[in-house]
Amino acid sequence: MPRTPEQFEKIRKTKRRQIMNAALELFANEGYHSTSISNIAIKAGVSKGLMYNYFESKEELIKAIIDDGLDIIQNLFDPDKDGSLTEQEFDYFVDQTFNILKKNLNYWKLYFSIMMQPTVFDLVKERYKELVTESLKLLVEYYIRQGVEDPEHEAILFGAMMDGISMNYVLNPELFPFEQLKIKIIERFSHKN
Amino acid sequence: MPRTPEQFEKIRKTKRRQIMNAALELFANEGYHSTSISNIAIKAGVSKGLMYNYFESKEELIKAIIDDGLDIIQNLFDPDKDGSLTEQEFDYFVDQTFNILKKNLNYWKLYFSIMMQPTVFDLVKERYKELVTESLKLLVEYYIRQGVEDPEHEAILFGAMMDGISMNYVLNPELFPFEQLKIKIIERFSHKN
Amino acid sequence: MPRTPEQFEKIRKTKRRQIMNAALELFANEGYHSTSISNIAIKAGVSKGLMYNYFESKEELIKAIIDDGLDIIQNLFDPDKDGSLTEQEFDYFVDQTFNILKKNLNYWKLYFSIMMQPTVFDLVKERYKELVTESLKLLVEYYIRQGVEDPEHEAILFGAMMDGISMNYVLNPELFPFEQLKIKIIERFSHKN
Amino acid sequence: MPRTPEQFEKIRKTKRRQIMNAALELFANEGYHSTSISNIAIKAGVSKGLMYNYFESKEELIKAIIDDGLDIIQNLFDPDKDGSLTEQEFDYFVDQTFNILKKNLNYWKLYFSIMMQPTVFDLVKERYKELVTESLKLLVEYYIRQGVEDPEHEAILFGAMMDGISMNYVLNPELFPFEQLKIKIIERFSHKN
DNA sequence: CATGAATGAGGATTCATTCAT
DNA sequence: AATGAATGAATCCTCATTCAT
Repeated sequence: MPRTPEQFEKIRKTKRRQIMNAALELFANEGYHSTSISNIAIKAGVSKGLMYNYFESKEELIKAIIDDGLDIIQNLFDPDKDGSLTEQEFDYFVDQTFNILKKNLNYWKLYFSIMMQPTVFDLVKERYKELVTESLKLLVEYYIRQGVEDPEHEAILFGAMMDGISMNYVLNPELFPFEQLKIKIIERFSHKN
Repeated sequence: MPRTPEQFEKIRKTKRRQIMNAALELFANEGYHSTSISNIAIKAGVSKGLMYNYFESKEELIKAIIDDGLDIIQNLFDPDKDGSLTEQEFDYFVDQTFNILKKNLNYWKLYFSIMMQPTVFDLVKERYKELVTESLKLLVEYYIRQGVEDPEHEAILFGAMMDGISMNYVLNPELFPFEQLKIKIIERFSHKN
Repeated sequence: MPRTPEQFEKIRKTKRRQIMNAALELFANEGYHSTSISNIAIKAGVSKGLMYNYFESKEELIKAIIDDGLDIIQNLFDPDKDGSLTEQEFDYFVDQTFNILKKNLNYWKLYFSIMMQPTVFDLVKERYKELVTESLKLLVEYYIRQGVEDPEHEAILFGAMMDGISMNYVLNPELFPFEQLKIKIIERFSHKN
Repeated sequence: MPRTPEQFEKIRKTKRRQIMNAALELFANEGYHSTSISNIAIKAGVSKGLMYNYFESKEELIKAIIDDGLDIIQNLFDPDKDGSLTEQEFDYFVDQTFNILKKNLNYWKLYFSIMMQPTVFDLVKERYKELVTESLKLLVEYYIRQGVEDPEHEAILFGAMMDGISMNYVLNPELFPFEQLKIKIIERFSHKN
């Protein structure tokens, strides 16, 4: 009995995911350049040739992985998609950032390593800039509503704070005092009235 | 007549610097793995072979560059080497960090890209950990003297703040509101009495 | 449809042999160090890269070749594997040594050149020592059974005789009076009763 | 006071010897190809550049070393230069071979490694052939005088014997039962009347 | 859809030799 | 006579990508 087109589609999706997961694990822990297509194929349990059936090149593969992750970040902000952050949503945002960091450690390792590698960063630059702009806008508006004096800079500072936290967590996840820092950050950056 | 040992010494020093500068420029802007020894040699105006007269390998080269930079960071903390930070020194430290970021942009680009690349980070891991431990200790003591409630976490938070700032500056130096953020940081993290 | 595992297996075996043959020819006649992987690839009619699909390194390649040859030698001694040499087997051994020398001239050229090159010899030292010990034991026992007075030294002397003969033959195969020397050696070293 | 031409000449000779000794040591123990000019220079305590003042190339250097050694071998045969070997001289020859092996172990290591490496052997081939021919002639004549039935082959056999002994000694000098083998060889190959 | 053999361009490294001083 | 910096050709090896089956 031949498979239906839907079944084929499902198989393709699963295998694609398999490859991306294997690649993420290796890219994150060995680095993009130090990871060979060959090793990804082995880890994903497929043949080298098949890889190219799913991704046109190594570059396309990492792009797909990064894009996936950026989708997650994007959903972090402005959860109800109404274009504005409430006080509750601010707390939720910080909280979620920390949760997502914990849950997708490998992705964030990769994310930071990508950000800092010029030749690789170029691959996702556009999407990244868009995302940053969008988030900053949301934050600035939030700080304006909270009556913060210097909302643009406050937003940048908060962004840097979250980046710094994330980076340090990624570098040393076991020893990182997550909960305590979360409280401190909300205290110091939410500007609740 | 052969050159004197002093002449040789001088030649070696100059050329070594030349190579390291070329390498830093390329490593920072193209990434470690994407930079070939060949390109470094061309940029430094020497032959490929000569590189190996000065550095045993590409790895040794980047190690030398990173070590150089870590020396600079190390001097940033505790400028008078008395093992403790004063309130003035805290301000000075923030100020200096920003100055050094501006002056050695390429180095910091490299620094961050190194930190996030597992295979490369391993090369400087030891030295890095030492430095972080040392700095944290100094900050914790400072916060204790200032009567901060939770000095360890405060120190970590401040460290993350500076990392986040530095990273964002490095990624986008032209648009970064340096001076304004400096003030905000000192306000919020110096805990002056 | 992909090839079956059996087809792949067959391709690998054939090509591996092809490469080893080309390498043996060149190693034997040009020397290990003077033979480049590139030349081996050309002679074997494959690409340089493929070499490394079959052998991890130049060292592994020569090891594989030498090991192959040592297998042949090993079978020379004690042909019926009963752990002892008879008078007939002694003659057979001498005879076979000469035949094998003739048939695998290239291998023996390589064998001797390897033996005498410290850095290369190290690659096969262990296996070689094992083989020598084993052969000497067999010969000593043989001489004991023949009632030779000083069996250990007689065995060593005979071993040296065969080495010397082999080496001279390899250096100058055309002019070497094989048959006559064979008779002389059996006469003088078999100690038949 | 400037040095006399004789003094200069003497200095040159000494330094040349120094270089040759260093090179021999390294060639013998590391192999010709694995020894770099640079290492020879260090071991000899001279600069790399100066090496080329004494030897035109690495090839010329090894040629000089080998030639030196061949001189020694040449003197071994026919000690009184009268073109014939006496019974005493035969014994003396065997004895001397063994002594020289012991005294110049490094040279013989090199000698054998050279013999078996085609590209290196070519450098001394001519001289070597001459020497072999000469020695064989002397031995053949000796065996004729001793009334040996098949003098040519006997000479070749004896030559091979000495080569085999020498090779084995060189490979494993500590464990080699020199004295005992010497006696056996003289017994079996001198054909004393 | 699936396999892994095969390619070839590119990269790190070595080293005999030359050369300015 | 002496030094060691400098060169560049050659070498081993890696790996993304292609292709026959």
